[in-house]
Amino acid sequence: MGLPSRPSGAPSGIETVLYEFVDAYDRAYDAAAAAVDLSVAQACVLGSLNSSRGMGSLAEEFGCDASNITQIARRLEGLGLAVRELDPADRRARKIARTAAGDAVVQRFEEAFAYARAAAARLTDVEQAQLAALLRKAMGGQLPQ
Amino acid sequence: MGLPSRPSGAPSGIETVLYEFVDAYDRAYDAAAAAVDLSVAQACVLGSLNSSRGMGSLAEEFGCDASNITQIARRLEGLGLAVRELDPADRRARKIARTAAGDAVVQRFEEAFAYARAAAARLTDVEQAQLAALLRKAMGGQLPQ
DNA sequence: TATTGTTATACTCTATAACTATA
DNA sequence: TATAGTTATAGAGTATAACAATA
Repeated sequence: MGLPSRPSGAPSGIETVLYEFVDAYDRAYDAAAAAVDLSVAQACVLGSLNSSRGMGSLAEEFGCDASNITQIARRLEGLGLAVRELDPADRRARKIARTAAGDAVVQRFEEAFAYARAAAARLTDVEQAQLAALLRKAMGGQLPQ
Repeated sequence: MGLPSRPSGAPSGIETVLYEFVDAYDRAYDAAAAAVDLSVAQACVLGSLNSSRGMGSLAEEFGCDASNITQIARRLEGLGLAVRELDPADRRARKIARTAAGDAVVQRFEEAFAYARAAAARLTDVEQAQLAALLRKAMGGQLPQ
């Protein structure tokens, strides 16, 4: 289990609710990763391999050092969940892709990570749209990609 | 920097927005901890020391093993941000509390962690109340403590 | 010379198991 | 015997620095 993101003080009102939601989301994510015997970092990277990609793009996506991705990729490869292959177009580069076993683990993870799905299910369609609009505005208006 | 909680696939609609918000919140938390030269775990624990507490209650709060708290507490103590003292009432127990230096670091952290504050500031009072109500309902109705 | 990725290293987080001291 | 906390240990995440191979 990982320590959740947690505000130090006890912010009142809306800030407390935002924190509670993030905390619950993160805990559910941790638990889902544990349910498929992966660390959070491994689950994050494995989940991002929807198509074969370079190591550098993963480091950029996660905002971490490339050497970090190297280590996580090696462990995923050791588990048989991903493979690294040379890129014939640029022989400095390597591409990493999920194996069939990796696909299966991701599917199990998705089933285990019920949090966002369950949260949405407690709201009506209209409420979901309201919540999405409010969160987008709170985030500064930028749309998710 | 830590890897954010990230859904593996690309859930559509409300689930994507929920993820984007959690991701942005977590990244901002990581950055604020780094800004005061603490790890996320250290910032979490230090922030929870609003009053002197036993080690066991911290482990329970964070859902982690007690030995984990021992290590983090030792590092916080080494940094001069917290102190552990024997509990005269039960001499097996120790209480940990922030020092004045720890208080100052927490204050700097709060200033650096502007995410929830900024998010709230983008909404009107009515919108904040709507967002809080929707998130509470999405979480299953349990109120934050 | 610049870029992609790896290796070597060190520190932190985390859990398990074994331990000390106290209740 | 049970409880609070620590120590020992091992595996994983993470960054920095140095490196190899290729562009």
